[in-house]
Amino acid sequence: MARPRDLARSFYKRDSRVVGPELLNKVLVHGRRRARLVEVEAYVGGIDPGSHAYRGQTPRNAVMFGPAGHLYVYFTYGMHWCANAVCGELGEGTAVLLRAGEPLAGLDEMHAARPGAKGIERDLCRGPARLCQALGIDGTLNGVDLVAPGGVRIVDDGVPPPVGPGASVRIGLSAGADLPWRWYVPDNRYVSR
DNA sequence: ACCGGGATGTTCT
DNA sequence: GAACATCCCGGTG
Repeated sequence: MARPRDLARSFYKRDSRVVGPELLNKVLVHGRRRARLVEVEAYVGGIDPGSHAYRGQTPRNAVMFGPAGHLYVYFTYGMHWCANAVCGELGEGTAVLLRAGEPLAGLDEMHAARPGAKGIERDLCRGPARLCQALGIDGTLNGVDLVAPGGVRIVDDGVPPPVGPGASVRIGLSAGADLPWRWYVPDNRYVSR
């Protein structure tokens, strides 16, 4: 089984389109709450018109251009938070959006944080903003080290990524809508839409 | 089941 | 002023 340290190396100096599918079946951890990642999307600096990093660094996306293995959290539609794992080299601006997860632990806290799910486990983490709401991830966690103990982490509990991940275009974009950089665990009921 | 629209405010043109 | 890496609710079939 890989240790957290090995996971940190896997983000570093590697493209989000490579790291993305490898993050499937890894576990997102915040306090007692844990969710297995079943759906992700890659965003790439410079070449990707769908990425926040496409037009260069701004105050909002600064974390994307920082060191790999950190959490980029952004606010959208006036009410939702979404979270990414930063990859690649310093200054590159490439990251993996965490789109959905299967709840594993701390379900009581997730339900309390997500009244909109109406007690339905399937709806706790199915969608990028739902996942953040369920895990208690918001702007105060923007930039945190994903491998340091105590905060938000992504850990490997020994379940390998799917050998043949599902793939599709990304969801909810206008620019870059044709790029097939979404991956998911096939036939998993916690994948969105 | 599917579809349409409202919420809500930050970011960038 | 428009767009936005979304979600929720209420309508209809």
